[in-house]
Amino acid sequence: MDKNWLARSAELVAPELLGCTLVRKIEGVEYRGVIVETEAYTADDPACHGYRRKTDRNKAIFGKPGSVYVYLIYGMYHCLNIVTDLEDVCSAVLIRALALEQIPAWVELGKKEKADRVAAGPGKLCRALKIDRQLDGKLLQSKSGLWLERGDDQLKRSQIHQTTRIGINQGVDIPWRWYIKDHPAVSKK
DNA sequence: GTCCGGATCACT
DNA sequence: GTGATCCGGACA
Repeated sequence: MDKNWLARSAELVAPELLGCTLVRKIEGVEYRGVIVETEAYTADDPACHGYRRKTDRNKAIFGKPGSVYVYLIYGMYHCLNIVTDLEDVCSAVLIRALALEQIPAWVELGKKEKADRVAAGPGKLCRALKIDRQLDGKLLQSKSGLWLERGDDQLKRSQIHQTTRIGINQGVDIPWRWYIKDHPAVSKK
């Protein structure tokens, strides 16, 4: 994928990431998922982890475009962000949901859980694809075992819904969440 | 040094 | 609505 494409503001990149494919390679096997839900976080956004200052935990969000920022939330889930914009600018797109092509063997389906919702949520998709802090700061490339592929077909504007972000207390009115309309793998309507 | 709450999720 | 379970960073 074109590097410059990610070297832009997160709120421009986030809707365009919908329909792209995230690939995770584990022990020689590639697992693919189409991105169906994203959120943008930027330098002047109080909800962004890098808003206050750079720390050891969040430094990856200040990294090169095309790298990733992975953090632990609520003591038990990881969240994956694609770092955007220029280096030293804290800006990233949170990947909130994937439509997985195939379900990895280690994933246990919940009793009432549908197979197409195994990666419906930022914590769930990281669990399904074994994404954790080990990947924090890595570049999206085959060497890292995690990369992006361009979507097959361009989504129409009418297929994308834009709304406010989920689970935050700051910047609650900023409409920087996007998802593919009526897609079963979207985390929440 | 202590302690609160978080870009979550499953279950009631 | 609540519990599970970690740890960064504000100092409640």
